[in-house]
This record gives sequence, structure tokens and C-alpha cells, in this order.
Amino acid sequence: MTDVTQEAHFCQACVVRSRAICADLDQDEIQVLNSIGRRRNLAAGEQLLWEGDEAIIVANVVRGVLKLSTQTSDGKEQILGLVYPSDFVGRPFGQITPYGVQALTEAEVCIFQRTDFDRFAREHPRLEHKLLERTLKELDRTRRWMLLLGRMTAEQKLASFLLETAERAEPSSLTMPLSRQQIADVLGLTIETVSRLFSKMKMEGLIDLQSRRQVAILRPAELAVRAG
Amino acid sequence: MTDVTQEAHFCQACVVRSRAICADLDQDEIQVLNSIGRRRNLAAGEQLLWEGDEAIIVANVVRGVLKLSTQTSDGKEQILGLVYPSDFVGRPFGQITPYGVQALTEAEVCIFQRTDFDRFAREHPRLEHKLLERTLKELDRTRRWMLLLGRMTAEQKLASFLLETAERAEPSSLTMPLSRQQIADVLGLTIETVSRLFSKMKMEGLIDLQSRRQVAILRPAELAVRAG
DNA sequence: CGGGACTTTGATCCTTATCAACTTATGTGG
DNA sequence: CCACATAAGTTGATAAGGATCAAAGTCCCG
Repeated sequence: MTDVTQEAHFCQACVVRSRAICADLDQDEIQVLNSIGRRRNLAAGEQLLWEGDEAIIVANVVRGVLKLSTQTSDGKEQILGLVYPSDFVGRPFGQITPYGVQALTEAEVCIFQRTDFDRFAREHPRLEHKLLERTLKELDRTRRWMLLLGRMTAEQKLASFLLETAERAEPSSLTMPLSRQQIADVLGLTIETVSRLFSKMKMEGLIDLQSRRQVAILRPAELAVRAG
Repeated sequence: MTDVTQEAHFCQACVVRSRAICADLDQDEIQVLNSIGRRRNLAAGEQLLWEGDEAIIVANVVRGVLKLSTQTSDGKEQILGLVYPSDFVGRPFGQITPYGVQALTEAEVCIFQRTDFDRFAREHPRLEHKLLERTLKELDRTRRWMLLLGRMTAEQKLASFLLETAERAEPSSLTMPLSRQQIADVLGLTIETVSRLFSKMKMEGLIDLQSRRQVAILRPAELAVRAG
């Protein structure tokens, strides 16, 4: 289930290096980062971090899609964000992991002990700067999501979600990394509402459903109108 | 309406300095920051930044409460966050201000040209570090708010909001900085629903309303239960 | 004291949640 | 490869929580 590999110089061959926070580091710095990090494969459904746990690790996503999520006291889940390759997860400079992190697809991450990472970051302002830019962007994205949760109707939510997912995914692939339940948890809806909307949009010719996970957007412009 | 003052060495006397991002700077650095920043007073209701505008300034809040907000295409507002003394507003390292910033109470801010601030930040890793920590905390707070918007009932929302506001405000003062409409915009509700809940909570003895803006929490424990 | 904004309260409607039954996929062992 | 079991998704009926529409009440400030 958990496959931990330690390859020498894996940073050099890293597919997300140019886009991840480690992009601006020089040879020597990469060397050090190499020595404190390690790759890890995650099976679909595997949990990387648990909400409320001590924040012992942080990670870069190399491959796959993960979710950040939290729960209400009565057990309903809210997905707080989705993380794609080159994104960063975990809570540097913090004691507690404020949300759970779980792989939605088969995934590969590059993990660091938080304390190692914190120390490295404090000694390398360029890395901290990258991390800051990324965090600011993430905050912007999260705030846009708040508008969706607070003020949009179910249809607007799903239309927005489909468009954003299409943007994030590789152009060819229209495979949803999320189940209906997970989409519901992202949008603050129930699975039934999501399912009904999929059916309705298909009937109206906005999308096509080859299978449950294969969604094709047939009329993106109209979908954008529905997104509000 | 707009009162711009330029005092020498105002940082030294700054009431929020120990808590704001400028806390860790030394004498010389403060001197430089002093030279690129200036104080500005805002009347209640005055807008500091407009959503979508070029991001030309950033600011530290010295006094008062401001809101960050955005709007749906059909004009409904969603408040994305409230900002209190020592908090930072604006979008460093970005071209566009992603949300509007408006003073809810009479307020005082310490503003910088974004480009000046960006340059200063890049040259002073300790400041960037402070800003990073603050941004990470803000992201945590924002994500908790997502749970509220996505999964809580109206009563849970208002109860949570009252408790958090009480925590943020000075212990003695139980003056709401927000109108009913603004509370609704924070919680993703309508003004009518908020008003009804206030009445209900008063009737049930959870809170007392000396006046519209004067809210006393009578039974915080019970309120916490309602918050879920 | 009067006008306007803000707030409260009431009646009704609509969206979405909930509960329930059924259908379709996925997977396992015989 | 099929029969069965299990998980995931769909569809329907009903209910509930808030939104919306409407009207009255309060507060504030000149």
C-alpha cells in the first residue's frame, strides 16, 4: 500500500520541478532539499494527513489529485480544496494540520519532515518567497470558492465546478477525479442534488456522460452562462 | 473624507507594531518602511480598494474593522473576510486586487505602494516570513469559514459568528461592527433570516440586544452548542 | 418633528435536503 | 465466465429550511 522510495538526485528529473516551489533553487540548494525529502506513492483513497494531527510533514504533489477536507461535528464533510501536481500541501510553521489530506487518485508526493522543511525555508528566502506567492494565490482561489459556497445556486455551483475542473485537467482527458459524493462535498450539496443536475445537464445537451467518471463538456459557453 | 497624514517616525509609536508584520524589523528597517508608508484615516463606509482594480496599494490595519468582499454577477454580495487591527490587506506580488476592501467602522490604516512594499519585502526575508505566516493563518481561517458556508445551518452560522466576533472584539465592548445586512453577507444568508435568528436567540435568552448594534452574549456555552 | 434608512415580522414559495426504492457498476470466488 | 455481493449512482416523493415578497415598526439625524 505504502511504497517509499529514496532515489538519488530525483529532483533533477522531477516533472513538476519547474512549476513547484523548488523551481528557483540552485544546484546546491536542490542537493540539500533532496537530502531531506523523499518520494512516496499513494494509492487512491489513501490518507496522507489527518485533520487535527500534529503537523509533522509537508509535501509537494508530483502526480495525481488529492483533496483537503474537514468535517462538521455531525459528520458532514466539506472539501476545502483540491490539489494537483506541483501544488504544495501541509502546514509549514504550524503545530497542527488544520485539515485532512487524502489521495483521490493514485498519486505521488514528495514529502518532508515539517521541521526540516521549516528550517530549510527560513534559510532560503527564495523558497519562502515562492511559498508565499503560492499561498497568496491559494488564498485568492479559496476566497473565490467562498462566493460559490455562500451565494450560488446548486446549478451555478456544478457548472462552475465542471468548467474549473476542465481547465485544470489535461485537455484530452475528461475523467473526473471525484465521485458524485465528493463533488457534493466540494460544492456543499448532497449527492442526490448533484446526480439530478448531471442528469438534467445531460438531457439539455450541455454535457455528455460516457460513463459516470467520463464527462464531456459539449457547450462550454452555455455552461458558463449557467455558472453565473 | 480622506485625511492623509505624514508623521515622522510614526512606526515607533504604532499601537499594532508588536503584532503586525513589521514586528521583527530592526531600527534601520523600520526607518525605511517609515519612508515608504503613510497613515490614512478612513470614514466608516469608505472604500479602500475596489475589486478588479489594479493592485496599487497594500496596507496594515491600525484601528477599526474593514471587510473584504466580492459580488456575484447578479449583484449579491459575499463578504470574504473581516480585518482587524494588525491585520494586513491587499495583494502583494499580484497585479489585480481580487476583492473590494471597505471600512466598516471609522478606521486607520498604514498604506504602502504595492511596488514599494514588494521591493522592500523581497529585500527583507524576515518581513516576508512574517507575511507568509500571516497568510498561512489567514488561509486556515478562510478554510474554516468554508465549512461554515458549505455545511452549516443558519443558526449554526450565526452562533459561530457571534462567538468569533466576541473573541475578536475587546472584551468590554460588545458592539457589532456590522449591520444586519453585512452579517447576512458574511454568513451567506438574507437579512430577514439573520434578523429572525437574532429575535429567536433573544427570546430564548441566549443573547441580549440592548440596541441593534449592542449584543451581549448571555449563555456562551449554549451558543457554542448551537454553533455545532 | 419628519424623512429616510435600517430592521423586524408575517405569509408564501421555492430550492434543496431527506428518506426510500431501485438501477447500474465493480469486484470476488466458485 | 457467471452468480452473487457490495458499493456507487439515479430517480421519485416528501419535507424543511431559507429566500422572497410585502408591510409595519424603529432608530437616527437633520
